[in-house]
Amino acid sequence: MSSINESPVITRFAPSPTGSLHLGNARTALFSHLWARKSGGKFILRIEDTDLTRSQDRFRDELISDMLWLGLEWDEGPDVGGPAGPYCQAQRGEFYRSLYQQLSARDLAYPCFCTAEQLELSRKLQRMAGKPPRYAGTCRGLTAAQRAEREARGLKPTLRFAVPGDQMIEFTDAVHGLQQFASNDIGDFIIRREDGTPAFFFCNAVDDSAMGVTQVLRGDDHLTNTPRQIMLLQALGMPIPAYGHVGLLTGEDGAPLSKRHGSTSVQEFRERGFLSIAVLNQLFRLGHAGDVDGWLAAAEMPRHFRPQHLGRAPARFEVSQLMHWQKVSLERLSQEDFRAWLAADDSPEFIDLVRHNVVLPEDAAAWRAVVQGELAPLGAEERRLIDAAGAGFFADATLAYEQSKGDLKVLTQFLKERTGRKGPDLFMPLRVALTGLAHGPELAQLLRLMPPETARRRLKIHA
RNA sequence: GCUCCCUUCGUCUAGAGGCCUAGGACACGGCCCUCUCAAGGCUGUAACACGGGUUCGAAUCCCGUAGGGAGCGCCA
Repeated sequence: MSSINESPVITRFAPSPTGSLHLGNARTALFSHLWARKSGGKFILRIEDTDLTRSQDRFRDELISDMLWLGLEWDEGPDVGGPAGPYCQAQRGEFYRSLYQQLSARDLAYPCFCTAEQLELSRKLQRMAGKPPRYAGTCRGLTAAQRAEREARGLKPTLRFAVPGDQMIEFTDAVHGLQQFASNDIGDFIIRREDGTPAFFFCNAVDDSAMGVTQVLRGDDHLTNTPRQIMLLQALGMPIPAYGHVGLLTGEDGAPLSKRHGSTSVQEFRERGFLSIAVLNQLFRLGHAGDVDGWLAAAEMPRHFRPQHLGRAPARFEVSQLMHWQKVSLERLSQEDFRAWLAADDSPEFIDLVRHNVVLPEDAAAWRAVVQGELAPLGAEERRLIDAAGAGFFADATLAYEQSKGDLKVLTQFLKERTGRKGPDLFMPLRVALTGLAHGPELAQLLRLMPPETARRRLKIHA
């Protein structure tokens, strides 16, 4: 399946369990997954649960369940294990400690005793002076005695990486091409927090490397952070993966997708009844151009995925496009699967009748109510059609219904002779009276499924 | 403020100097089909942010401008 000149690519998805999986993350997960599958490589799931206060088990479970729902199975991960485990960062403390030691021993990292308040003040001052708010290097030159003295006072240090000066860091981004950054623009950054937990820049980079990831795919927001991670890996003498930064996904308001957008978590689409294959088809095309235009089955996606066609510009997520893929995906469902998707006890007749007028389960519920429940209040167009037909028409229609025994053909034949109406003038008022709507599935069958009492009442009420 | 990134129809995108009178998909409009809607068929509206270069020739290369975005966090 992999093309001749492409070697196996090892990718990963590394979410932090601090919230729901939203579409943006799901998309990078999808791309990473597809890239690995396309090349015959591996896809790794790693949980970045270093923020003890914000990480929650229920988010991790939800995340895993969302990934599985989307069909993005991983070859290595917290549940299935693998050669580079464990796959939760909270359990990798020992590994991190050995690296901290290595760095500290070679003076490539140093303890910093500055307090959060001091740092904030310093940043503020720099900003006011029109300078980039970088760490001033206050603790970099501390002597062993000074460090000991501070620790004796009970101060808990963070550990900072000593960024080498006067370097150019270059890398070829898989989507942006050649990137260059000056190390002098980068301040010494924290790699271990005061409480001893590892900071993102550090554990994220070091784990990618240690887990054998060859291609990191992530959002654009990490592009300018990449040189830090490269310097870190260089200092440690660890392999440096290739990086690729895809344009962010934005909501319909054009602002980057975030937890604020609310209705963009995978969970919510799932609950509203969207098919995972519909979501997949939509995400496949956001910031990416495959080599086909039409709907794709999940199994086809790796073949049609084109890493060279990952987008640099932000992509906007529009529900109307998801709706389209939902419709197409629904059409592909067998009656059995469709029924399972509805998760209701509908008759096969009802399902066949209503299928093509349903995009979400709530639509089916509406038709269910038309057949066996109460009608929703009439809309403006519906009202107009009823009024145009007039009370006399419905008096005749009521009569016709009694003659017809529920057979629409007989009913309309009778009504046509009696009123002289035909075509839409004849059918539309009937449809609206009977269903409450100016559009919908076959009226004849709708009528057949309807209890006679209901039909009678709905016609009579307008007479 | 500094560094970096981005900019083709309303939206998602194709386009890697001539194949572009800029293609496709979604959405929208029209027509056909049809008792309605959907589906299907045909069809229409609609874009290279702007300004300068380079070139016989630029959506494609270079430089500016404008507008968006990101990073500079003991958040990831």
